[in-house]
Amino acid sequence: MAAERTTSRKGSPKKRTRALGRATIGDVARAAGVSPMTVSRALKSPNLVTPTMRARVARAVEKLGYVPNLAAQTLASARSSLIGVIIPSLSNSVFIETLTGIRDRLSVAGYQFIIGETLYSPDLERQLLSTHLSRAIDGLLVTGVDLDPDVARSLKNRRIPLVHMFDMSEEAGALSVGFSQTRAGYEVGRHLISRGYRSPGVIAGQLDPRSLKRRHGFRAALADAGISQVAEMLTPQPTSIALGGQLLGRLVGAHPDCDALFCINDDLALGALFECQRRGLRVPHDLAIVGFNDLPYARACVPAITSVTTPRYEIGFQAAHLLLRRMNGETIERRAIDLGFQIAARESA
Amino acid sequence: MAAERTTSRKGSPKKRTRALGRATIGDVARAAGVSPMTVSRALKSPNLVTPTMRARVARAVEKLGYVPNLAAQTLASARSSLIGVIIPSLSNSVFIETLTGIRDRLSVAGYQFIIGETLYSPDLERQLLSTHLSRAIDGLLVTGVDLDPDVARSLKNRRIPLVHMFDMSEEAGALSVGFSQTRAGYEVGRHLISRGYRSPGVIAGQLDPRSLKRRHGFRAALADAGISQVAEMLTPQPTSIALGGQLLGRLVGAHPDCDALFCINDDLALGALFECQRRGLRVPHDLAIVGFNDLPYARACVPAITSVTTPRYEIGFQAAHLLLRRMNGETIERRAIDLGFQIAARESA
DNA sequence: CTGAAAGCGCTTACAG
DNA sequence: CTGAAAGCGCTTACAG
Repeated sequence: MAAERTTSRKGSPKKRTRALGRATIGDVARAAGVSPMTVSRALKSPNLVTPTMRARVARAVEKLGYVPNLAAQTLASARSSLIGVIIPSLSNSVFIETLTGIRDRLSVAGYQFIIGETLYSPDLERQLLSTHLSRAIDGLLVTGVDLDPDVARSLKNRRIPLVHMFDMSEEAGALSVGFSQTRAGYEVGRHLISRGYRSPGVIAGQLDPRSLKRRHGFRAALADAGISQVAEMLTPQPTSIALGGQLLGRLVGAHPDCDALFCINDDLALGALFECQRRGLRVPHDLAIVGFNDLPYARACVPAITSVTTPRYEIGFQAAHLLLRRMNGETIERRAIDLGFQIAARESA
Repeated sequence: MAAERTTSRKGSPKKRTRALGRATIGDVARAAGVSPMTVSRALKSPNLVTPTMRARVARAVEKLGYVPNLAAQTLASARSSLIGVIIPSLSNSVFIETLTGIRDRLSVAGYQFIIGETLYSPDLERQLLSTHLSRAIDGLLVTGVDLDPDVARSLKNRRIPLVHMFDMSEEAGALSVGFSQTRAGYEVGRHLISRGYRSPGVIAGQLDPRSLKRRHGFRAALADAGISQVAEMLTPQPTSIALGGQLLGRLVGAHPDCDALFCINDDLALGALFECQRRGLRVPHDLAIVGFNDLPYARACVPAITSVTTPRYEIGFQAAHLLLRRMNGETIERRAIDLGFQIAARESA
């Protein structure tokens, strides 16, 4: 009978053969001479099955090239082994490193993830979340702490564990892994003050919540040092190297006395540096430059750019770790994990 | 009865409520006073359903906040609406742009994708493919044309459509979207020759098939011009800006007469440029530099780097498009789509 | 155009 | 430790 059925699969299929040639748990069970449940257990909880059974199942799995159907697993168990990840942009290598951290933690736990790229749009974010929900994600990792209230509610309704990344959540019970963007900006201000700069400026693009917090902290540090006049060139456009050059141009045009520049991220800083080179402005002599994130080129370029080293990989890894713990129902003592940051002082400021 | 059942869902659940509070197609059907099948049709093929029905279903969907369960859909239909994408590395922005192209084409077609990052390891690639298969992907997009034979066979067995990206497949029947890596390398060689350089060198990392083809083409162009001596510094290490600096150092140390350098990608080129600046080598006067891919910083840096513009976004978009056509069973006339490339001649060479 | 029945390939919850 | 039954939430394939 077993053989009968097996050959009929290969030969002319009597029933519809939707999953072409794909072995099912039933096929494995028949080949191993056990029940489907035993196959299921042997695969998921080997210790609940005798070694003999386990071996027979293993042999059958091998022979048939059995690969479990995750859709069936998901439907039956209401667990998808899928984690949703929401990041603003794939083209920002900051988030790519975070993704790598997430993957490294998740993959050993047998989870995969689907990425949603919001492009900094709350609308798109809502939409992406809805897609993620339809895939029955078991957990969610979101960049930032500002989640659409509707979305937050539906996540709560469906009991989907959630961890925020890149910023510290103030909300009671919320889980977050990141660092204080405001304090990071503040330290950049302190750094420039301590180096004797007295007319600092800021250039920023995107103007997402985290960038604005950095700027806020930066201005606070200057204010604490008695400096209230801060040259600024802000735009909601996405940041890029090219934008850095443009903003630098506009800022020094409007504020020729500006002696130091906080660029809200490294792309802007690199673009500003190149533009200085084109204009014959010496860095840091004529203008000091500080970036943010410490991407690889910051230390490589000439002069090397002073920046802020942020724990991007670690944020992803720890956020994934925290999420898994929450999903396992563990009690979590530290709900907001501050991974800190560091000023990398180099030649440019 | 309908109301009865609805309230029992909200109140004390009699049965196990696995999918917490989540409305099913049955709930929608009851609320709309139609059969589940009509709901299914109204959602998937609205034109098969009368406008009246459609409206009733729409209202019920809205009211209940119904989101389809894709696991159930996948299991029942044997179609997952999931596409597997295999790329070597997320930290290479080349592939990020490709991903963006893929997403732009796939999202309008209602498909999502899962990414597998091979880190240039065939073993990892095999493993990732197996994971993708267990998610029942409907199609696959792979970087490169060299697929593990075992994997290729199992894809064929399961009739999973496949499109190669970034290189032209020679295999009969295979679908690919890209450009000729060899010819691109050749044109770089031609460019340097035409500019009068006579002692060109190459630096390369990773040494993946596509890099090696570029190098091969480059050397062919030099050979055609009567130059057979080519200084080379190759390493299997992953490429990076830092590596570019190191390789530059080693190459000019060993071959001080080298007058032009083909860097197998822009990261290497930028690192080489920075290292030249540190060493006081004037680019291009003392050493010309050519990169590959034309990433944003190539045109921004000082001097701007001559590079090769590659259609990365378009490759992703077109590959996804081709895959969808294949999945729809359309007949495909052009199986290998060559999107070409362009030399972006700038200041550095 | 609409619906009742059966099934997709697993796991849950219960027996033994 | 092992298994038979029922069900997860959809869609396929038929009827009408």
